[in-house]
Amino acid sequence: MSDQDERTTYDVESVQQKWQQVWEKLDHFRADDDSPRDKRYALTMFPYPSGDLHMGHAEVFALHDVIARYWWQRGYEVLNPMGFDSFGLPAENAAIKNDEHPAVYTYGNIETSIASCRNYATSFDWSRSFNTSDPSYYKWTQWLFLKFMERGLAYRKNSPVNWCPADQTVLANEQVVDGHCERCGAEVTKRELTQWYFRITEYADELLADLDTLAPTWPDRVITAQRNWIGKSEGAHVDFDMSNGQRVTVYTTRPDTLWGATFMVVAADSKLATELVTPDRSAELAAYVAEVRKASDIDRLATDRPKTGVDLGVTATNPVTGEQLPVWASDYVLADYGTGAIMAVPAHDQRDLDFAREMRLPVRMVVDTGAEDPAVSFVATTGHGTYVNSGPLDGLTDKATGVHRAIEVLEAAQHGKGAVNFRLRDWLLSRQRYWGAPIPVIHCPVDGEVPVPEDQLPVLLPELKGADLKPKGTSPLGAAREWVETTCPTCGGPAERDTDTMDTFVDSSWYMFRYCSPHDDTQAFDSAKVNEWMPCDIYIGGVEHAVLHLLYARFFTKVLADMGLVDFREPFAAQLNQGFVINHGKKMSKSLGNGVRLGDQLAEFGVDAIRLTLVFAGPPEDDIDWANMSPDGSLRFLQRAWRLSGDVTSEPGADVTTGDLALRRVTARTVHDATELVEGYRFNVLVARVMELVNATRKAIDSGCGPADPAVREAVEAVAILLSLVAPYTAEEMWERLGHEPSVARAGWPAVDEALLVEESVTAVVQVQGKVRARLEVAPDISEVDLEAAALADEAVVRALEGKTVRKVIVRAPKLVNIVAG
RNA sequence: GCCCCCGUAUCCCAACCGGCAGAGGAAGCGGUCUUAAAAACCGCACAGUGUGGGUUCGACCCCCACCGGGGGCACCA
Repeated sequence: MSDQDERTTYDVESVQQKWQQVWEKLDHFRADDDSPRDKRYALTMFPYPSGDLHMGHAEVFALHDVIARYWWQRGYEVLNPMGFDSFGLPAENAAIKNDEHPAVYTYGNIETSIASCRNYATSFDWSRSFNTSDPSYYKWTQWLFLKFMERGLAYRKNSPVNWCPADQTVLANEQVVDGHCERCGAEVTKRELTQWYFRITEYADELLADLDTLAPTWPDRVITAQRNWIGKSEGAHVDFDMSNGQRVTVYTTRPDTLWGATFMVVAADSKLATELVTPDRSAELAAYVAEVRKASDIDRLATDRPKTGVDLGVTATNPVTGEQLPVWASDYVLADYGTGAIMAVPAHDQRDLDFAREMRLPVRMVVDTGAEDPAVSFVATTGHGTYVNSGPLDGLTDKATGVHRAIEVLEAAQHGKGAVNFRLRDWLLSRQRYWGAPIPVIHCPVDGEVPVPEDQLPVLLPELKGADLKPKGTSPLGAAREWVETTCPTCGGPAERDTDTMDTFVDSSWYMFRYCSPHDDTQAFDSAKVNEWMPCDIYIGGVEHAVLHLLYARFFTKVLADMGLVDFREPFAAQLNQGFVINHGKKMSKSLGNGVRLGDQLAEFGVDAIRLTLVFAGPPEDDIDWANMSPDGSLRFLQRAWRLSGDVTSEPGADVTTGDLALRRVTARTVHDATELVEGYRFNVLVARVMELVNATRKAIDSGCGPADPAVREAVEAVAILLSLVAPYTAEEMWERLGHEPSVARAGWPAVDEALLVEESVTAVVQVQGKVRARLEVAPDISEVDLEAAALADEAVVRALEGKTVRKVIVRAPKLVNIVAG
């Protein structure tokens, strides 16, 4: 390297090497539980260790680090942990392929990822790291399961469930996307199985209501997605007496249209259908159900599919009209929503109308909306209108009143009542796979489902590998006979262990608590410490977890609060979603061959330049198209900033009050604004402002106050500290060249002299008819009267007003005067 | 089909409570330096804010409609 190069650039690779070693020794990001400082908890969704870090990790870690490092600089004690969500299918599939244990793949990848994180200069506190597949962690996952079981929140039931034929395991509703497996994309089918569930529906109301408290600090789309998913609706339960003596309750959001009900439909695959069907129709029903079961969810989801069904042979009495209604079974009614049965009002529900047409059932309009009669138009009407043929509702014109009145009628007749219903279902948590936390339950022929006693936790996974793990539709754990066969903790007789493992979303539903006391082997977490650190002040992650993980973690927190273990009911006070890193307008993928390898980018431009590029690209939530980015430009800027530190000739601690005022103003303004820019997640603007400061400082050195002015030192030190949030290596190198001890990361936020923020004069714009006619330099505290007088006295303004009458003068001191004339 | 977010210069993006459309970067063009090039430094351009209405003294910003892009929900009674 020539002398000239040394003045203009630094060597990225050697600088990275150098500081990694220094930081290792400093250990300056370790969170102290007993610190007297105010505490902050910065959390990023922990990754699944699938190989090495990629561009997506690089982005989220860079964004996350800005906040964590900012908090340190502002004087907070910061908990900034990282670990790995290390149970899950990819490790298991790799193990099958390579005939090895999933731990080999998992822990190898974890090591690689940690090394990459260190190189990437993340400020994580590795002393708190753990992996969900460690027995010391999943012991407590199992313990929590037992606590849920004690509280009646974990239970087993037989039910049709989502089944992924490729992964050979059941899936939660949340893991089925458009009828496909969220993970592998295979078409999901239904199976009747006995599975474990968490009773998340018990918390549906609270999960929904508390979204309002999160709305100011959570992204809109997450709030909306959760609201939709929980799917609260209000209506009524209506009881129908059947011709066979049974009473069947339906759920409806339109009890006001009960007078227009002309038939009833029950879910074909429900128990209710088989109970109701008359003997002469039962064969037909069975055949129909068999056909329905064969159809995949994909087919079921097609809304334009012709309606099908079977007449069950029974009739139901309409509680308000006394009419006898035929009862049908169909697959357009879902067994697990509402009561699995509906009253059909074809005039005012398109689905019912389609079914009525198909089956030639009567259509009776009871709300006259002014539109054509649905019986003729075949278009159901759902809007407001005048009630007709509806007994006590006749003549009403408002839907809400109609609904209210109908519920009163039903309640008086003891044939129904107002009801709310949720779309949210219970969380199916059993999985027929190996690499997860075993469900800590023993099945005894005498005592039934017996929880494993707490002192026998963890229930360790049996050692299986390679071919033993091949999916065969039942849990691989079943093959480990010596593990399965055990004794009943209650009666001591022979019994078998549950062979399913837990959904990995269980593992990730409580890891943020564990970080507060990560190595405590006496409890899942230390409540006092958790209450000290939590809720997390910021949670950063991908919007793909808007419902899944975030809903589950919220549910867990509420249960833990009810158990008295934590004193808050929401785990994440604020949330930020980062966008994707894409390339040439498309998501990066192997099949498209448009992937950008993080390792290559880091090697070419260095860690700081890549971090800077990702942070500067735009608002954090926006996708970043790597093809539009210029890491090269980022590197040039960093070198430019670094060069400033070599130009400073004043000594550390020089008296800045004598420094160049203009530059001092820019510095003060930049540092002052940086605070709200970071706190508003406007990191891209922050970077732009630092660039501005660098430009101003360059100019001051070359053609202004010169390198010896203390204001230059003040400016460059501010640049180093602000850059420490984004480009830790460059900032550290600058700090050292400025004559300071490491680390700049803990240097503290630059002091701002408030007096410097007050401008000595501002430019006021004078408009005539909205057109700018003059600019006046005025005092910032000029009065409206004085400003107006000055404006009207201005030569250019006078000229513009010639021959016109001033009609109105709007004054917004000190920035603007608008004169309306004509 | 219903709901939410976003459309600013060639590109990525700023613009405070409704008050001069431009902070920053990329690409481009020109200059200084250089034998030359790169780097560095200096400078120059480039849009009237997707479209059409409305409110206002004044609209990128608020309201309505439409177009385009992204996302959520969707046979949930």
